[in-house]
Amino acid sequence: MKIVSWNVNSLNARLPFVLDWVAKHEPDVLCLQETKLKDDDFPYQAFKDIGYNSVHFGQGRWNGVAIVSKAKGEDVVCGGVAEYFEGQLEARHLAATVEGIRVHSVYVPNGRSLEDAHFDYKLRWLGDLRSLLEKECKLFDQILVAGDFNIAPDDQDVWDPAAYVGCTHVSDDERSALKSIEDLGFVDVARHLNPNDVQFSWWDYRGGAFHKGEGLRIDLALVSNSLISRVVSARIDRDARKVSKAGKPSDHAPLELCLR
DNA sequence: ATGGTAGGTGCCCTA
Repeated sequence: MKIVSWNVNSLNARLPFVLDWVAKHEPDVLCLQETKLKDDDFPYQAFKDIGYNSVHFGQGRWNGVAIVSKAKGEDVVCGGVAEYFEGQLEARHLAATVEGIRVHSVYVPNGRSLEDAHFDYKLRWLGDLRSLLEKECKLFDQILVAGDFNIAPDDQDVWDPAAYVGCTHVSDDERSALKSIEDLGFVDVARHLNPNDVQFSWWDYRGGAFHKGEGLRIDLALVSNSLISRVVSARIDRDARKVSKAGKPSDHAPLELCLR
């Protein structure tokens, strides 16, 4: 079984690219972030045509999360996490049960800067995610939380830690909030399976960052302790960050998990 | 040399 998480940075702009990738890699489950679509605009039929069911939670313009899967997603829950910033809806969380696995697709707020109100929102959002997962742990055994966390868990997940001093994505507060979620009984599976690897998942579009290796590992898959024994591999598909004949890439690459 | 790119929406915002 293959489960993938991918921030596509607009599914509208990326659809041919994503469909091409899905046809080649045939994931069983695909968690998407930053679809930037309203629910009515989600390309349900395009995925149906290649054998996939979709559930989506979006508002249009920004954010938007989906779970696309060969088997139908059930017990769908949208939100359940702090979904409002100053009264404005932000669609950043969606859960569904697929083949007995409770799957959460998450798009954690960026935070902008440590002084910005969006940074407080980011921490509040992570606290609410923790509360939600604490409840989910009582209801489900095999849980996967995959998405763009906008947090580099450790300095080895940053191309140049010195360049990020005082920045979001690496602060103690964010890393502690992530650790607090892991303490519920979750494992950062890519780091767990590849303890010494440097596998970034995001590179800024600007300044040729991808080609210079200037990336971060901020796309994560957390799995519950009962699911970790099923995961045999975790890798980032760097090739999907390159321009291809299917089109231009997202600034994030997909994280691929293989389960037995 | 203190920049740049990409994608939304609509002549700026977000990442």
